[in-house]
Amino acid sequence: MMDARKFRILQAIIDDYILTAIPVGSRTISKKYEMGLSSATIRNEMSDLEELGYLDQPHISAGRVPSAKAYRLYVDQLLQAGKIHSADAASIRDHFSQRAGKMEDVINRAAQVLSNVTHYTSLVMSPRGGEMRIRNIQLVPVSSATALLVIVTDNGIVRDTVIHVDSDLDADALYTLSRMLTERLAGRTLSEAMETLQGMSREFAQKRALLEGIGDLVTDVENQQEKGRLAFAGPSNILNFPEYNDVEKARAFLSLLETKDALVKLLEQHQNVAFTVRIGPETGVPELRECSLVTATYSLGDFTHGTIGVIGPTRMEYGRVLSILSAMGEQLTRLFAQDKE
Amino acid sequence: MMDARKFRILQAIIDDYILTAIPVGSRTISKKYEMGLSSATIRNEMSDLEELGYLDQPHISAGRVPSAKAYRLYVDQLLQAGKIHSADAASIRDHFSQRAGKMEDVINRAAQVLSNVTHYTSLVMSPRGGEMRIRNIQLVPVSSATALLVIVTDNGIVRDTVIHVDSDLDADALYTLSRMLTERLAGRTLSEAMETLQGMSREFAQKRALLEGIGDLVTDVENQQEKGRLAFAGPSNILNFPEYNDVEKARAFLSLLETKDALVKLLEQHQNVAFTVRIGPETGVPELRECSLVTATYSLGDFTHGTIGVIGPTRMEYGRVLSILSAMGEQLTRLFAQDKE
DNA sequence: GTTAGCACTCGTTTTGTGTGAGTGCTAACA
DNA sequence: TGTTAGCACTCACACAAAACGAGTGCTAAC
Repeated sequence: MMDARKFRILQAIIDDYILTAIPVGSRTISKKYEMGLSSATIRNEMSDLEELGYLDQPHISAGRVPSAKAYRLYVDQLLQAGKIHSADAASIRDHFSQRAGKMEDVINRAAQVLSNVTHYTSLVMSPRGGEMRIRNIQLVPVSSATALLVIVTDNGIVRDTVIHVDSDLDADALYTLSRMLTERLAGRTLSEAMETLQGMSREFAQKRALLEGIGDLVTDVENQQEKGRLAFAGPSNILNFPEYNDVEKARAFLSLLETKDALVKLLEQHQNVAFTVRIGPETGVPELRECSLVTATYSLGDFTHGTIGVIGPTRMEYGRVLSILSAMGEQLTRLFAQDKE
Repeated sequence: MMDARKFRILQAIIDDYILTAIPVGSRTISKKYEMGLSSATIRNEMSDLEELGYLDQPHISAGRVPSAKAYRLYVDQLLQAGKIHSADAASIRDHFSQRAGKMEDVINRAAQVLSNVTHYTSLVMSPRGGEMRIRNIQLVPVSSATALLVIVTDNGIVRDTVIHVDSDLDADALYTLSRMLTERLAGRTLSEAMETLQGMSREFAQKRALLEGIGDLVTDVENQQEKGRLAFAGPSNILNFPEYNDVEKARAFLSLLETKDALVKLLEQHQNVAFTVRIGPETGVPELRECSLVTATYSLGDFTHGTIGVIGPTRMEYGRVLSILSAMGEQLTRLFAQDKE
């Protein structure tokens, strides 16, 4: 079975592999990491570790490489040891001083900072809108047939889209309508608002089309077209790692990012846990077989959570990434809290 | 000197190289392209063409590769022969049926379509705001200290940002203020608006801070932070081309895209010509030494122009790209025109 | 249980050798 | 004078063989 010494050796192997990306041999461990053991002993232990499924051997005359199972152990240990000290918190705070506002801007900026600090590819997902409470709704005339619908939530978050309106509505009419909408919908969650809107469209038959249009839109905002909720930054960072020296792999990875769908799905899973580490095959996405995805959440009100994450090679600096994500999550949570009067 | 036959041969070489990306030899030309000439003759001509600077030889026992000068000739011929028939116009219209609205959405969507159709990396740049005329300005309350400033131009384009406001302004006050602003600024260009705003901030001393804030913002919108004006799509398309099989090159290219700055500069040059083709070194950007940048413009009102473009390897399908860009430019121009009542 | 020693494995690097596409040149031909 | 056939020559590339060496597993001694 797995004793303390084996574990120490495994850890050394993982550390070294994370650093160098080349299979690590028994000699390396016994020399670079002072174990007080000869390479032969290490060799025996490594043989055991391989049998236990923690190490893989690319070929018989090469060193060993940590398996997904090994990283899993490593990360679990990291997580439970609570080694996630927000060391980089300060640096993140420096780079990320912003106030809430347009959700899109916030997540883009956050992704930017995250990829700059980690040097990996970063992902930031805004929360579903469903739980947010409406503070204010306003229609701004654009052309004779369109208006900009602005929805402000009580987190100080703004979302807007251009919609069709009846052409007989001038600026003042729209403003009156906006006031009425705000009056009736303020304080409700978006989900509740939709029901109310349906009721209203019965009440005010003549404005039915418009109200239903708005209703549809609120739905849209609620399940905001998934793709729009995801921001990423630093896609080309993955090319810094030798495991992506193969252009085919790189292309697959980048295409995956560009499409977004798969990532959105991944980030939507496990939204209720503070940290998630999915290693290689654990992601369930073939293109990410050699990647790890580390995520954390931030909160925005009591029930609404967003996700931030980092994608990199399986030999990721998990410790550092986890602490950075933790700091960033706190930062985002604070950002949204401060704006909630 | 360059006679008609040499030109035909050069054209054949370019066509072949664009297709295959492998250096083309004399035999290929005499067989695949029916010239009625033997390979030996072609060889002589090719030798001349090389001396004239139109062909390069990667090494002595390989075929020839067109030089930047050759592409230049090829493209010039293409342009003056007016071969840019909007063949793909229909297909673009299908993929790109949208109405004006948020500028950001429009350019993103356009970039998406452009990269889908061409299979190259696409660039779409929105025009500077300076020449656009204001139709409507509105402030929407967000939190007690912030508001969303929405500016609608007479092209039906919406731009908005969150700004600070005095905390003693409630929704109605903001609306009143909005009406006043609209009344005074409607019909003016953004540049003119700024002057008016300065005047106003003298007139209404108590609102000075806010008005100046808005003024600053209009400036911002005017020279909208350059980066925000550029959208691109399909960055990983470049990896489809064998000349970017080298990961280092690919990384340099992608980083360049992510940073945006250099591209913005490139697209800002020559905004007054319908088409631009910059081949390899002509771009002046070292990372694009092996790329060509083809651009076209679209117009938005009489004096305001935006740029769309495509980046690919120097052996680009210039003809096809030019005609697609032309179609797309028309499409965008029409889009903005239709919304201008 | 640990370690030195050693034979063995096998990917990587180096070296060597064809192979063939393509060239330039010359000489004959129309 | 322009075109073409023929031929020697070049050189990247593909492939095989050989040398290398990092790393292993096993055995025997401590």
